[in-house]
Amino acid sequence: MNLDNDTLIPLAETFKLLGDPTRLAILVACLEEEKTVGQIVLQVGASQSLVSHHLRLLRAARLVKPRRDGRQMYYLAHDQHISCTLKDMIDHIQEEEAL
Amino acid sequence: MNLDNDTLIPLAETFKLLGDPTRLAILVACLEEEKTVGQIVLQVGASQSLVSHHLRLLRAARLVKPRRDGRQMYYLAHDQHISCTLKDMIDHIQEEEAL
DNA sequence: TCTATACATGAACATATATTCATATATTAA
DNA sequence: TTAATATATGAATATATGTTCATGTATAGA
Repeated sequence: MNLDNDTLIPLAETFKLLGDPTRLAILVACLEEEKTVGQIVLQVGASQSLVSHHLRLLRAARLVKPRRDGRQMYYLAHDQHISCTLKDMIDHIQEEEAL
Repeated sequence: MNLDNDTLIPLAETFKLLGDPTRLAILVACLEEEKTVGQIVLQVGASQSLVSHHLRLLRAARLVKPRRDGRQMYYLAHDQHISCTLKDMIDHIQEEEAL
């Protein structure tokens, strides 16, 4: 695998977004089903403000897709590569833990 | 997918390591074949000191495996989940770019 | 032993980042 | 319109992080 900077830099930026535990938890929360901000706040246990800030970054990177319904905003993880990426990395971690 | 903190936190830490472009380039450099620190320095275009600092972090997370041969240290990316993770994420980025 | 080469490490620093607090905006109900 | 609810945003801040510079350690050769 040989990556030029036009691939490497956005790749690193995307990984960086997954590199914060709160933000990663938010992404995982809306991985399989659409969740409102309020639901995410409850599930993740972070403040509403913090969740919104993180959602903004995830939205900007198109890692989640927003949908408005009345006063509520629903968020869903954007495509299936994300869950594949997570699964691969979880496999890696579990292999390391087994040692 | 439902992750407890014992999985989520190491997962985020690992992603964080891939989240710096220099460090990611270092990992990619030794993804398919063992490379000496000097070779990585040349390929990545960062200082020797910086490369060693990053390699230390990658080693601590067992993302690379070191081997000494005389004065040289060879590094190799540790297992195949890493390249799968990279490929998945590259696919994600390329889909986004296509929009 | 002395020198040179390859790599590692500690301190220092500038910048980036996560979080909080206060406040703003949008939508619904009264 | 007014009040209430759901979410977003800007400023401020404490901490984390990437990078450099100087120096240390390990190995090989003379």
